[in-house]
Amino acid sequence: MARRSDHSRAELSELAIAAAREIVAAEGLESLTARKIAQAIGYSPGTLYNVFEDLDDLIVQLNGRTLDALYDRLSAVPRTDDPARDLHGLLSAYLGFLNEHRNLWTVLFEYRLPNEHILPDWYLAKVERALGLIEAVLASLAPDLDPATRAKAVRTLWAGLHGICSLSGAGKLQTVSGQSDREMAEMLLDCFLAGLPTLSR
Amino acid sequence: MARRSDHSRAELSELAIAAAREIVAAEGLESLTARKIAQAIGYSPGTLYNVFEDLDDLIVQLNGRTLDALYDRLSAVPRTDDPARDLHGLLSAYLGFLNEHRNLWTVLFEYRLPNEHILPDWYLAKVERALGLIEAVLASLAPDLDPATRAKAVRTLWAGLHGICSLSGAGKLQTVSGQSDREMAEMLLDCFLAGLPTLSR
DNA sequence: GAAACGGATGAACCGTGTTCAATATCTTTC
DNA sequence: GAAAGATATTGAACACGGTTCATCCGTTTC
Repeated sequence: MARRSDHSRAELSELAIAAAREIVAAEGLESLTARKIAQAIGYSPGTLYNVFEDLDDLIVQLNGRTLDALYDRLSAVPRTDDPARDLHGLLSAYLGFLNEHRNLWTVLFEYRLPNEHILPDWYLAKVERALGLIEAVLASLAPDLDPATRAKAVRTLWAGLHGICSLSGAGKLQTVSGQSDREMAEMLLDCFLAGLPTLSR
Repeated sequence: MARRSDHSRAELSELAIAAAREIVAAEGLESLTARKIAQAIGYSPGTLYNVFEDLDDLIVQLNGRTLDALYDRLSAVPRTDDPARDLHGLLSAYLGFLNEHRNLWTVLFEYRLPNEHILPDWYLAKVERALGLIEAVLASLAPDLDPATRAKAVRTLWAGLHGICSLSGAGKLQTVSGQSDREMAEMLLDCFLAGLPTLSR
């Protein structure tokens, strides 16, 4: 076989990523194989390697799309004049996204690339963009916090939240009296916000 | 070949887990294969399947040992009459363990078993034991917090801490002005503790 | 029309977890 | 001591994974 020109390289990339997303959403990362993606888009496995470096590359790109979707979801949260309330709104949206796209979320946060393969800049920029949403709300909540500390606080909160979703989702924390990840996340947010003023000192 | 009786089943299990630990510590989970473990202990791959259900089983048992080591490390932290200080000591010990055993830590927390394979009770008991160390300190810090809330708080804190180590270790958080996981973890701890009193209300 | 180009192919390679019939050694029995 | 029985161990084989690359053929160019 040879050049079919049914699709441009960019179209092929889109097709493959979309197919990968559906496979992951339906069956999880462990079911994602090059052959399955290829079959889903009507090409041979080898073709994927004309478009992507390797499967890791494809997965990172899929994660980029997931990050975009998460950003959109968080962006859509209406803002009020109460920053603390807004943060709870953002948290709720985050947890909603997690519950609706469990498998995609898992790949986004728990897929580790092999040795020292570093995440591309465009990927980290997407992370920054999402963090920026939280940072903005935090800025109006604690306007006198210096920006560097605020940036650190955003990352700390984000990472802490991630830890809750990660451990509880993996069943690695025996639940006491059936507390959910939502309860723990809200506890973290509340405590963190309550303790935030002590950072300025 | 047949029964060699060089080792009892229990000894074989020990040997295999120890070999797995060394492979993981040196090269990470992605280098851990049944054939490599078998070769390291001088048996054939098939023998492993007389002792373990499958590789997942072996990894869970390895994680059990890692949990024990982590518990020992945390237990060894001297206690003072200042609970907040003790918590920082525990945090420091945790981060020390993480840095000395990065690969083992990663497998412990980030290895997800396939579909609905549930963690065995003895494993969850080990988790509880480690959480108990923190809970005890938290109890003396906030004696009037009701026990259920305290248990939730311990899990929240533990999971939050995990999230920081996880994301920063995976390079998924661009560091601002070179803040380390230690800095973020201490920020989380401080904020959380400062906000803890608000939970009682 | 023919020649050059290059995207697409899929068989092949190597490595993975796992299985299982065959086997070699230990244990028991007499 | 020898034969029979039991079983731990083996390693070849299976299915499947990511990845490669010589080959092929649709497209483009002249």
